Amino acid sequence: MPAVIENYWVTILKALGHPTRLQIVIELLKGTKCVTDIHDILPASQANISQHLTVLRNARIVDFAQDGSQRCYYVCRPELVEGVLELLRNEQPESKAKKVQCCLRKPENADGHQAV
Amino acid sequence: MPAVIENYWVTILKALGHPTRLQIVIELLKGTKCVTDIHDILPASQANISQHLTVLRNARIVDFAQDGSQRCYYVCRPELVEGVLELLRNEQPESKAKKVQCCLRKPENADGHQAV
DNA sequence: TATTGATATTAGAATATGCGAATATTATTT
DNA sequence: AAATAATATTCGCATATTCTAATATCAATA
Repeated sequence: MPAVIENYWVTILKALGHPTRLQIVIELLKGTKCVTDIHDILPASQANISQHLTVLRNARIVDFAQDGSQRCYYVCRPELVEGVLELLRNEQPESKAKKVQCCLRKPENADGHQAV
Repeated sequence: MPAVIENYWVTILKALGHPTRLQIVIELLKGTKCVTDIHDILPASQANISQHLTVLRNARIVDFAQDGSQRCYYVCRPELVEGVLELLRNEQPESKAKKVQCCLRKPENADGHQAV
């Protein structure tokens, strides 16, 4: 299994890496909400929330269902987002650094390190 | 369980949300490496890799053990990082959008939506 | 101690991101 | 067809990120 990075991984992580967007996603996990609902909950302007929803949508984290003039947004990858949040909740901010021994690179052995 | 966002969650997600940094972390998961090792593997300058390692260290994702003039970096929250990668690997870029019904906000019922 | 190897830091330019204000769009209602 | 509600888009500016080039630091060695 090669450690290939898919571009959309970074897009997803970047999209989640903003306080307002993470909050939006957390709120949407509780239930589908339209833009006004989110606006009522979070301290951001309607335009700004709309902008963040666009980012989340481009990352395919959320999608919406049109309902008249409303757009009901929801998390379309709940397993992913819930999973990430679960992992974060299990982490302590100051978790003990797991001490690890050093790598193999040595001056007298130029091939000691793991080159490609 | 309130949906409180811890600031460091965003810091962690933001740190992982960069292609070079995600690659660094993936390589470190395979084994501890010094900066030169990473430099040999990834297409970035030494200075740049050092800068990214600083970001990852500030997010408490990696740490290092000093070994003479070398710094052997390693992922100090392997469960978290492996978990996130696992979740990402399980996602298809074009996964079917789970269709969800709309929220409750209706014109004739101003309290229908879930306000704070 | 001068040199070399390994890594970090700084400065500065290019680019990207975030956000408010204003405006546009679309659907519903009167 | 206006008026209104819900949402999106655009513009412009402030700020943040990212990267390169140059330089500094620090440890090991000749």
